[in-house]
Amino acid sequence: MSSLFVLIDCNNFYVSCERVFAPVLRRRPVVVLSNNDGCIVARSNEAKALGIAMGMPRFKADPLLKKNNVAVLSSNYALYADMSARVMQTLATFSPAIEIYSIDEAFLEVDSRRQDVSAFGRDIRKTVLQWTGIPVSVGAATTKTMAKVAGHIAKKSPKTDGVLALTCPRHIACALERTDIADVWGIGRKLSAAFKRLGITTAAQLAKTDPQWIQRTFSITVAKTVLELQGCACIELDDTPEPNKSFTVSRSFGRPIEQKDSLVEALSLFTARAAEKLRAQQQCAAVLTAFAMSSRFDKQNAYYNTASRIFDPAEDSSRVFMAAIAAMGERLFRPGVAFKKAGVILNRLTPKHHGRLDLFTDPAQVARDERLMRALDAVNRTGNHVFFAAEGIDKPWQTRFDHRSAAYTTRWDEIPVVF
DNA sequence: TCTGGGGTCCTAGGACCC
DNA sequence: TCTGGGGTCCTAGGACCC
Repeated sequence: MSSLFVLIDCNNFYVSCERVFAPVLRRRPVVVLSNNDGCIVARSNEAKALGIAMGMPRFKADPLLKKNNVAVLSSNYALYADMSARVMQTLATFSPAIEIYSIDEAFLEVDSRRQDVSAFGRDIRKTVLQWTGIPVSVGAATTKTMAKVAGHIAKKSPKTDGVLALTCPRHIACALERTDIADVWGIGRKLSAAFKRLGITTAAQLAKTDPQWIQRTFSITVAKTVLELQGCACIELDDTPEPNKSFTVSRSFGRPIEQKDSLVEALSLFTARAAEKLRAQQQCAAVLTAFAMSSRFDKQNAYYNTASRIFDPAEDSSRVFMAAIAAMGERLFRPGVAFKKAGVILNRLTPKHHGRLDLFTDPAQVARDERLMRALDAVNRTGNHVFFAAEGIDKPWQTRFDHRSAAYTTRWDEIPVVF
């Protein structure tokens, strides 16, 4: 069967989530901030029109935000994750072949002999809006990269009404012509600059290059992008994702910390969160890495350091990781450094095998740990957080969220009330 | 004063081995 | 000039994505 890829992309996703539960925001420009209220990570169309850039630091955008009475919100990931699940469940009713590509994007794969792909796209768009309140754009084509091109145009061009199927050669050529090379999926900042130096500035020009030459000059990844633009599908639908190869938990601090205890507490909390993710996927980790750093914008006082611990056999117990992270925190700490960010990474992951033991570990201790971790995870799933004392109580370094909306969909006490 | 977080893949180069 | 050649494994760094 030859197939067609359909990309569904939520418009201004975080802003749209907020607007579902706060309709007054629909008539105002809106932005959503990153963790720590640091950067702008989502903008309504009105905010985009004001010239507010993606990733712009909040303090630099402040004059524009104030002048135009822009609604400013901290990010509310519990809300976005829940809304994302609703959108994905809706999309799954349209095709069993679905790849959830990110929090706000999914690919469907359908038979290319299907009648009227555009009508199919319009149906998806209408249904998702009805069932979830989230507006989406839909792009369809014979490769994923071309579906992204189509989706990009569908989002930007009012003529398309949010849906574009690129199936006829004339339309494909036209779409490639009007797509800047920097907007091609897989071509980022460095590559688009390199191509522009070579005089290649549009997707149409990139599609005319020789994939073998591209592979020699750049990489196999870029060569695949070219083939995909030429209509040759190289990137399959990934509807059965592999388990993670690493888990990271890192945060910028609400204010710099200079106390060793605070650094160790923060690292302990990150370790507990990372270990939860690990166990949720039934994996064990052989390497725990921690890092701590000063502000990356203060070049005069730059400090960055990492420490690693190997676990043999691989481990999944928070208790064991926590014991290790305390010593690693000690090593990372330097008196006089203003720490602005830290994190932990679990690496070299393997599936958990029950009952396989090392000669030197005490089976009774392992069994006790197992029971403790199961109980801990069960309790924390309900939202009541039980934690290790090492994670600290005061948390002077805690991430700031000064403009957070309520957890409308995930907490009973924050469900919106309609009068 | 104030600048996010979490992933994956590819490649080059070093270490090591026969 | 040139100092053997070639395979494999691992890691760090860089690129990309959202």
